[in-house]
Amino acid sequence: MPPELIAVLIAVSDDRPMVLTLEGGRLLPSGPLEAGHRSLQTGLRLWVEHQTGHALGHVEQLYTFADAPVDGGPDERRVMISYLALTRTRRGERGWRGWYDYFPWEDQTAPEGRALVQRIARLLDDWAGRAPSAAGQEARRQRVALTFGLDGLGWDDELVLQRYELLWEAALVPESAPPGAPVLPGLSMARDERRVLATAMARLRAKIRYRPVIYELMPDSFTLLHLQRTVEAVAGQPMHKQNFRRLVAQQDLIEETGEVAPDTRGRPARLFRFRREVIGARRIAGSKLPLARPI
Amino acid sequence: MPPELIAVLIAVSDDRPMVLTLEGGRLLPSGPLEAGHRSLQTGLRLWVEHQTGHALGHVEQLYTFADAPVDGGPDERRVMISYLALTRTRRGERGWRGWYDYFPWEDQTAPEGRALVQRIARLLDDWAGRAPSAAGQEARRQRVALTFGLDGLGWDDELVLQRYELLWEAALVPESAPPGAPVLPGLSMARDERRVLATAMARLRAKIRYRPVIYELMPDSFTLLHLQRTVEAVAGQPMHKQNFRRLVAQQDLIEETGEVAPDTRGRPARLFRFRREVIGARRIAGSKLPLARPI
DNA sequence: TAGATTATGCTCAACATGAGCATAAAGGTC
DNA sequence: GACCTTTATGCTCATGTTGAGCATAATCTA
Repeated sequence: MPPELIAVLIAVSDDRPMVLTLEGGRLLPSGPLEAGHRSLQTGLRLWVEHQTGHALGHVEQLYTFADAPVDGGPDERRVMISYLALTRTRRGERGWRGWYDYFPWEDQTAPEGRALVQRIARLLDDWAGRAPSAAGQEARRQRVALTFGLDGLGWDDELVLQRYELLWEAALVPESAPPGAPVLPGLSMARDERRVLATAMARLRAKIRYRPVIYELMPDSFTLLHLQRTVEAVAGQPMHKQNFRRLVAQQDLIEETGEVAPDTRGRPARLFRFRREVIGARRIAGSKLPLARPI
Repeated sequence: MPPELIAVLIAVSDDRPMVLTLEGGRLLPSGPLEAGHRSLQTGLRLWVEHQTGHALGHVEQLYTFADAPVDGGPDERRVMISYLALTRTRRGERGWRGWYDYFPWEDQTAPEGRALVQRIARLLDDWAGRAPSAAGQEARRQRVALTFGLDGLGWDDELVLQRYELLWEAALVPESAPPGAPVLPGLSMARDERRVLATAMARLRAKIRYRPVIYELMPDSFTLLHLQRTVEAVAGQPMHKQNFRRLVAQQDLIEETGEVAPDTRGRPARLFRFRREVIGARRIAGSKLPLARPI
């Protein structure tokens, strides 16, 4: 069985991060590596274009997963090589789902997300209490506090995968819960694919801090508030408006188009565009966004 | 053909970063994923222990590579899932090689390394001049300057892979040079494995900036200068001594053992140990080392 | 006793970051 | 038209971080 190539296609539409899915949201685009594929990435591009009609822009490899072996099962294992791809949504395309539909607790800009974390904290505290030893309980509590930013530790938006794995272990998601047991809100996916999505979210949240990838998700021209809302949507965290502008300005990665946004409510906002020419012409770092890492 | 698991084992010995190799330095430990392996990582551990007798400590996945397909060749492709493993050398173990034997230009703490970069700069300028169009020449020059930190741009120690790939394209390494053509100093490896090593070096250099992985490479107790030399060896860059100590101190990741180093030359240095208990007990970030990213 | 060598404490300027005050420019309401 | 709401934009201030270097301490060797 050849390794499978699997893609997490991300776009942001109406300030909501979206992921491209198949089969009613249960699957991600994927297909086996074939002999004719020039490279892993070209194989991935071919499969995604074939299955969704969507061409890929910025693509990067995420992680390679293997299924657990099955006793008495086939000798061969399913190996998945996963990729993150950034793009823009196009009108009328089907299959896009909000990524917070799968991970509602990851949206800390919304009051519902924050309330859900409070509820999760209580459930996980119960789970910690069910550890066999006192030391085990303490270790679990510490891990919960760290992963969900409790006890004043501060929410770390990059711990998407760690949070999902913790909820999996605590049997609070359908993938691991016993049949009929109560589970948290949030869509699940087939096989291990929700884990792949979590990996992609974590990687993207980490990456926007030090590479200008956010502009892969923006239209040609945009206002600073639109840019901020996009970053906030991806990071799942609100930001300080004036400081956001200050940092974006000093990066010198965007320039004014000279026009102002048409449909605005308050004072009209100037439109900006990304200076494509700085890619490559510039030190690769230098796009740090005002997303403070928590203490 | 099942995917292959391949390991880059790193240790630091006498302030030199070392990599564990087989076959006279031409190969890295590796073996195919088998049906009995519980996971990719356990498969890797089994292969490495079988081939080298060395048990693995901290392990993380690096990247998955695929061979280019061969026209008329077999239908199946070699897929390599690579891992970075950190450990300590043990007396009398064979097969350890200095990683700067493979990448002499990556050691910017040594005058030879800096001189080599000067020479490479000239060779790559020639190569840039051989681009077909004027725009192509300019693009090549810009890429060379950025990758090797010329024109006052500053050396970025994390661009190990980009530098190797540039030298590969310019046919300055044996892997790509025509037979008999002059090539740069530095050992090469079989197949694509020097690229895997470059990927590991880049990842480790990036990682020591924000995770306390450097302590995986240290003995139980060490002086601050020893720690600094280890970081410098890995990063290939010298550091400011007082500032290094200030940062390490404020991380609060190490504590005094109460003893002083026995074999010292000047004023005796206090010995420190890593506070293992902070792993997990602490925000996962917070080990930033005084390795400034260049401008 | 005078270097040589390494350890260690401390200061200073420049810059980055988090928070918030103040003002500007639009539309809508009375 | 006066006034409110809304968003945009400029600016300040305290605090923290970083890069550089001065100064002193504690050991050994010539």
